Amino acid sequence: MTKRFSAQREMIRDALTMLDHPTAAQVYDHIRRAYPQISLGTVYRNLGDMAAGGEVLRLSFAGAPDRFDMNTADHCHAACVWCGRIFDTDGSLPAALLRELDAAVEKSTGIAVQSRAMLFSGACADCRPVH
Amino acid sequence: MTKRFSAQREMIRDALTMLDHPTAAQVYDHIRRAYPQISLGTVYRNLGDMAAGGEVLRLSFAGAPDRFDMNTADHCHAACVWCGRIFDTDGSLPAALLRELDAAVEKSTGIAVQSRAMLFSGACADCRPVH
DNA sequence: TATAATAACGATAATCATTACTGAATGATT
DNA sequence: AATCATTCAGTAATGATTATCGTTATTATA
Repeated sequence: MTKRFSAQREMIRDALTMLDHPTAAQVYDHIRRAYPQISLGTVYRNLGDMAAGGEVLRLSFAGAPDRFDMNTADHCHAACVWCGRIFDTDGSLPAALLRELDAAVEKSTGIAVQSRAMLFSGACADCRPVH
Repeated sequence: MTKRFSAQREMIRDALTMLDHPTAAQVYDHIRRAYPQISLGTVYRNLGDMAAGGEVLRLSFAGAPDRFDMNTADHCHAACVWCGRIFDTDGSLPAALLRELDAAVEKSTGIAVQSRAMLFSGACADCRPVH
């Protein structure tokens, strides 16, 4: 499996660095400005393949379109309920805390935790003074 | 927001106690056996209203239909990747741990956590020996 | 380099979960 | 009983995502 290249996939990688946790539609809109003939299907297919291959993370939020994250490190997300921005927990979540959590979950449910999806919601620093 | 009654809604409440974290479609199928003229729209409308009123919890999972939980207490969920069953963490997640988590998230992202959605995945006790 | 094989593209149709709309039926209120 | 609101069943509409398909681009091979 050689490393695959296509101009469109490069544009998608580019969009992911420019945009912050974008949806497929946002990636599509971004690329369209410079390359109008891009297809939304192409964006979805590439993002899906990249997610399957571990090159990007696919994030699912309740009642909202999926978002994509080029940061593939193990981290959580926090969404601002006011401005909608999504923040990464940049690795500073103490691993010991997560291990404790996993242990508590296993004790309570019997599930030997392999992975977790955690989304925190609240007001971000910018929105807090305003609201 | 008074608690509403209708024969159909009662059937839905009933289905929620019989089934384990069912989807709207599963509730629909269950009711249909005894009451074939039930409408899927009625199931969705009632579940949505009940969730909005806090009578049930609506759970969103990545790439899967929403599920509904009559347990409205603050708790998390753990899914078995093998059998697909979903388990509640029955309140035994130490509150102190969650508070610690919230603090770590706020330190890392600036979000003052108001709520969290956490899903843990792994092998349940029944499936672990088999796989 | 020419060409065959393979993979990706753009366009569009199909799918799936969910919501919105409709006129009929049911239930509550004067 | 007459009105007025609520809920129903049925169905159409929506929005996100995936699948299909004929064409084009990229890679491998002669």
